[in-house]
Order: sequence, then structure tokens, then C-alpha cells
Amino acid sequence: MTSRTPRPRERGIPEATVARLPVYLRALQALQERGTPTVSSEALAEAAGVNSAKLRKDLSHLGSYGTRGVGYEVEHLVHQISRELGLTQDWAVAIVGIGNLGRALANYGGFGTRGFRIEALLDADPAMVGQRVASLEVGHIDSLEEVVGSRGVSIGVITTPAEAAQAVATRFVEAGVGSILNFAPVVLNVPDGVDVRKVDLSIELQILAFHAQRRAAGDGQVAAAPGLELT
Amino acid sequence: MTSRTPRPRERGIPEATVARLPVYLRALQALQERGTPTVSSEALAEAAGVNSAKLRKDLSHLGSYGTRGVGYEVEHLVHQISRELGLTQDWAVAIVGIGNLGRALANYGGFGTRGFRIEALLDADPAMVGQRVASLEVGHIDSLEEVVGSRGVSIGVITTPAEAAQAVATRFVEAGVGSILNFAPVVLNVPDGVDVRKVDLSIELQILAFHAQRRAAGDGQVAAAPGLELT
DNA sequence: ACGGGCTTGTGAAAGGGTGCACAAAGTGGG
DNA sequence: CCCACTTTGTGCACCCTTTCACAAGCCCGT
Repeated sequence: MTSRTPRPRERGIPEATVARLPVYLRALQALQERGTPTVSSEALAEAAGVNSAKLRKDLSHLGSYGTRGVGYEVEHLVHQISRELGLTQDWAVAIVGIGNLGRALANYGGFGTRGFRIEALLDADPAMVGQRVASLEVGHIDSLEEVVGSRGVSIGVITTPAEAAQAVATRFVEAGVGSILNFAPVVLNVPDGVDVRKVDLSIELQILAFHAQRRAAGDGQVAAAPGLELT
Repeated sequence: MTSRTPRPRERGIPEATVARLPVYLRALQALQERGTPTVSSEALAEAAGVNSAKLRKDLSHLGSYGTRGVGYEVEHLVHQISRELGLTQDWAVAIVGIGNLGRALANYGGFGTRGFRIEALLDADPAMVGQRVASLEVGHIDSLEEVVGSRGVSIGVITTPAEAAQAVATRFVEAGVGSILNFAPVVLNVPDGVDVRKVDLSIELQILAFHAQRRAAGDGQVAAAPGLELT
């Protein structure tokens, strides 16, 4: 590394840090509601379930918002993290696929306090179209492009069956949506620059199963764990 | 570091690899249904959305199941990964918190093909108890310990409101559940040895918002992206 | 039987993330 | 005003993960 690097990168926040900021934010908001004025890295780290050094390093990427000997001012930090995460503006969200999960998401009120506005619910099933879910009328998927354009949707949520997901993603992208949250169990193919995050229930369960098996195998005394058989 | 470490660990599969195995498994199962007999690392990597070298290294942790010059036998690999993930046995799952999300999960039939059996649905609301959801009768949360014990539940899913989650987690652990999948937006406190995975919708959205903001800021020409305002 | 052509398995290098430990910097009491 | 105490911000060493690049190994046509 050259010894001269005045600024590492314009606002280069590591991915791992970004992934933790929402956790810190939530903990801070809880403190805020309780009226706590300041918090130490130690206390906040505890609440967020991380190491305090890691927390300090994470926050240092946003700037020096702490006071040595005192800690961090809760209110100020909430504001800074919110700004950094882009929560000072509202993001319009469209959900495609109004099955059980889509409905659950639509009804999940406080999308992390605020910052997100569900603007549209779309489905391919004509029987679904026209129904009211979470005080929104379900539209037909054919109107996707129109809805994205007219309501300024910038985040798309996909809760369709696996088979439909790729097509929906492609349409989202073509319509100008740059951020996609995918609940369908498929790997989406999108052009560079489009941000896709995946939430996959069965993958999580399978990872749990792996560790559970590992535990059961290593354990002589199978505590309260059940029905384990050799293969 | 001492220079002597004969065996890294008995069957030490890296976490990052474990997290990808379910993705490979799904891709392989799709190939299997299409009747494909063998697949190259290149093709499988493409389907799984990863680099082929990474895929080969991942698979090499399970053993040498490929044939040079040919690829991997699909059927065989499906079996090996399933066994490694512990999917050759059935895991009993209990879901606590039968709101919108809990219902959605209960109705989400094929939990990654199979390997998981939803054995119980529990809720604290007396109005909920007794209802049938996904052909199971909702039980009262007071019966948690009894249900876990008698039905051999080893994986607990928490879809309660945030306030209730910690208490449920503690009861799960005390009842002998070693694996918890938490959908409630709180950091769970559990003893060592208990495995908790978190799925948090609003965190995912916030991460997307961060990148979306970043994109919008860096972009001179805001392609089809909408309503962006300076702060 | 042998050589050309693929594809795996893996050393080695590079990159990113984590956590320790401590200097720097602030507070408050005497 | 100074000193003891607290807490932040960060240099550094370690570890995990990713990626490249290539030798080793296997198949098939001749």
C-alpha cells in the first residue's frame, strides 16, 4: 500500500458494517424511547449483540460522533445512522406475489419504524386482483411497469412462486428498479449495478439442521434432543 | 501460532461453505428432475450464482466426489450434500406466534423438498388457540415444554412480536431446543451451544436503501430512478 | 496403447473482517 | 490547575474467505 492515502475512498463503508448499522439503529431507538441521553460503546454493543471494539470501529466509519470519556449521544447517533442508511427519505416499495407471505409483509406495519412506503401490491391471479390487502388494492402484474414509473418505486419485493420470480425481477429491472428483495427460492439473474438480497427460509433451516446434526453427533449424552439415528 | 496443527478439525467445514450447500443442493435437485446425469463445476456454479473455483473448493470439503474430465454425478452429489446437511433424517419444527407470518410459514408446504416436519403451532392468544392452520391445530404457548418434549422438537421458529421473542427463546432452550430461527426484530440472548439464526425483513430493506442511496448519489443521470431529493 | 482435450482438486496470494490492546482525549473532583 | 478516571478511535496481528492458476487425473478417439 502506498503510504499516501488521504481518504481511503469517498465514504467507503465496509459491507459488514452496513449490515450491522440497522441493528445498532434499532437498539438506539429503543434507548431513545426510554429517554437515555448517551450510551457507551460497551452498553450499545451489548444491546446489539456484538463486540464493543467492533461497534466502535463500525461507528468510526461514519465519522467521529462519540465523546471520549462519555460515550455517544443517542439522538445524534440515531440521526447519523438514519442518514447514512438513507432513511431520511421515503422509499417506495412494490410487492409482487400476494400469497401468504406477500400478505404477511404487506400487513407488517412498521417497516423498521419508517423510511419505507408500500406503494403497490401486484399479483398474476385475476381472483386476487381487486382485493384489498392492508388498505391497498391489489393490482394486476401487467401494470408493473406503469406502477413503478408513476409511483416512483425503487425497491421491489418478490414473493411469487419460484417459477415466476426471474420474470418479475427482469421486469422490475427494465422498469428501473435497482433494489430487489427476493423471497423466492431461486438465484436471480440481474445486470450489474442492480442490488439483490435474498431471504430464504429453507436455506436457514438447512443451515440449522447442519449444526444440529453436528451437535448431536458430537454429544455423548443427547440432552433433550430427540430421534437421532445412525445412517 | 504453534506450527503444529495435525488435523484442523474433525470434518471442519467452513461456515461460508455450509451456507452455500443448500443453494447447490437446490440447483442439483432441479438438474435431477430434468434428468441430467452429470454436471461440471462451471455449469453448477453458474446455476448457483457463484464462482466455479469456489464451488469446487466447497465440494472438496465433503470429499472427492467429482470425476476429472467429466464433472459431478448429480444423483450422488445430491445424496452427499443432503447427508452432510442432515436432511436424511426428519427434523421436528415448532412455530410460535401464529400471526400473518407464522401462518405463511406454516402453509409454506415443501420446506426445501423435505427434511423438516412442522409438528406444532403455538400462540399466546386464546382466540387463536384451537383454530386449524395448515391442517394443524394451534396450541397454547403454555404447552410449549410438553410439546417440545413429546414430539421431539429440535428446531424452534419464533414469529412472535418483538416483546415476546426472548421469553419464547428462553423456554425453547430450557425445553432442550438447540436451534432457533428468529423472525422477531430483537437480538436474542441464548447460552453457548444454542444456534440462533435471524431473519429480519426491515434490516434487509435498510441495507437495500443504503445501496440505493449510494447509487443515486454517484449517478449523474438518474436512469429511470425516481424522486430523489437533496437533503 | 497412447495422446489430446476436459475438468477436478488445491497450493498460494490477496483481501476483508475481527478483536486486542493502548494512546489520545475528554470529564469531574479536589 | 492538576490528577485520576473513563471511554473513544485505531494500529496491528490473526483468521477466514475468495480467487487465480495450474498440476493431476480421467475419458475417448484413433
